[in-house]
Formats: sequence, C-alpha cells, structure tokens
Amino acid sequence: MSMFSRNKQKKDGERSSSSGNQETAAAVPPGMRKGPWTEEEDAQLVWFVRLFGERRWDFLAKVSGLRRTGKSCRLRWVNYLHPGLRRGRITPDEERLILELHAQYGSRWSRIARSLPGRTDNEIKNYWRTRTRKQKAASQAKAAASASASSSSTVTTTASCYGSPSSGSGRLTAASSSAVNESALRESGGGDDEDDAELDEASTTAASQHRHQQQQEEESSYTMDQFWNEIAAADAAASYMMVDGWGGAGHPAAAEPPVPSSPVWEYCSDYSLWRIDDEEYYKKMLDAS
DNA sequence: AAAATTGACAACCGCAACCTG
DNA sequence: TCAGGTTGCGGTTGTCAATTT
Repeated sequence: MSMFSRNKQKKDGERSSSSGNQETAAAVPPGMRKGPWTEEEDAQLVWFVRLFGERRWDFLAKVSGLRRTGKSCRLRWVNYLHPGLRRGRITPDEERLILELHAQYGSRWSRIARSLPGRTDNEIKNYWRTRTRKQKAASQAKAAASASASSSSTVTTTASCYGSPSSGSGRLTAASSSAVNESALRESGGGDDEDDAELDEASTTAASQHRHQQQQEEESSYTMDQFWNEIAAADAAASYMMVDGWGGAGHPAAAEPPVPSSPVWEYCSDYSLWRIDDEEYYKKMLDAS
C-alpha cells in the first residue's frame, strides 16, 4: 500500500495531460506544473519543508526543483501533507462545532478551522458547501412538493412524498429531514440528541457507508502514520549521515533517499548543509545558482 | 450491468493583508 | 513611507469513487 493511498493523483497524474487542470492557464508561469501532485513531488516537498520550515514558499519551490509555484506548494502542504492533519469524515461533534462557529464567524473558514485541530479551512469549506447544497436541494424539493400538493385535488402528505421511493433518492430524503431539523436547531440553539440522529442519517446512508468510512479512516491513518514514520526514519538516517554521509548507514532510508533528483539536491546532499544556518544557506544557494 | 446522481476532496484563482528592503 | 514580493483567505471548479436507479 502506498503512503499516499488516499490520493487520487496517481490516476490523475497519468491522465494529467488531458485533465482540465493541465498547464493551460496563463496565471501559472511557463514551465510550471499544475494539477494533481505526484508522490515524488509530495516526498520532495515534505523533505524541503522539513529542511527550511513552513515559510518562504516561493524560495522553497525554487530550490526544491519542483516545477510548482510557491503558492501551490504551500497549499499542498497545508491541505494535505501537514503532519497534524486529521483525515476522514467530519464527525457529528465536529459538525456541531462547525455549525456553532459558522453562526458566530460566518464564512471565515480559517477562523473556524482554528477551533478544529487537524482540520483545514479547505476541508471545512468543502464540507459546508456540500452541506448547503444538500439543504438547498432539499428545500427546493420541499417547495416543489408542497406546491404540487396544494395545486392537486388529491391530498398527499409531504411525508409520504418524501418517503416515496419513486420521488427521489434516499439521500435527498435524509437530507431533507436533516436540513429542516438543523435549521430549527440553529434557531433554537439546542436539540442535541435529536440532532445526533439527524446528522447520522444525513451524513451517510448508514451501515454501508459507515463501513466504508471506517475503512477509509483506518486506511488513511495508517498510511499517514506510516508516512511520517518513514520521514522520522529518514531523519534518523540524516543524523547518521552527518557522521558517515550517504550510503554509510545501511538504513533503508539512507540507502534510498526519498528525494528524487533536483537541481539542488546534489548540493543539499552535502552533509555540511545540514549544519549551516538559514542565512548562510541562502547565501550559498544564491551563489550556487 | 449500465447510466445517472451524489458526495468528498484536491487544486486553482483572484484579491487582500502582511512583510521586507 | 512606499513599492514589490509573499502569504493567507475565500470562492470556485473539476474529478473520482460510491451509491442509487
């Protein structure tokens, strides 16, 4: 299993030339890559972020040899590669918190994300968007249903319309009740127990999806843990390297450094680099380039 | 079994705020 | 103080996998 198993980019990378994200936009400087990240790029980025820290993204993008903008590097790090990230679906508790915080802060996603450790603003934003879309669809369906009910001489209850297998998907049915109850919750500011049930119902179609979710969570936590373990191992190898240099350690990570070739990697692999401070390093880099 | 729908998520863009020389 | 560069944020889009019809 790959350490980036949750990433769809492997496939994406293969079809990147035909993707909508290909290098067509004028906004990205010529020669710069766009679109899904490859595992090699991820590993390279992680390595260089650990080397230089989470700052000076443009500089980092340049010296790493990644054909990416600093902005793109930062985004990838913040939203996907950061070690503190919590993967998997938003839990009911988190959902409740998001509701509260959104009522308080509105669409200030980064502010909301600060109260949810391990979650990114992007993640919360995506979640919220999906949720509001669902609500919108539900309210439209409800409006349509009540309109047809009032215009029809046949009395049909809203409940029976929503419950009917032929009136739409099960998701919509669940989402409808969720939307109604959650907006009521927001207004009343309570109803946690009921809300729990509604949230569970709305977020998935229960058992099968739950199983899938668990599977996903297990898989993702495993892979990221494994990934950071490998990084830690690489660290250990790096400190060993300070004494013996590359190849002397016999450690898998040392024998096979995780960083692909880059214009500066040969320079970086000189162990003296690991001991110099930032300023000195920047000078050296500028001289070297 | 195939097509349609939905949800989740990664990634881009533009703009504003902040930083630095 | 100011201009240019960098970073952070919110909005939006595109794609894939899962689920439903």
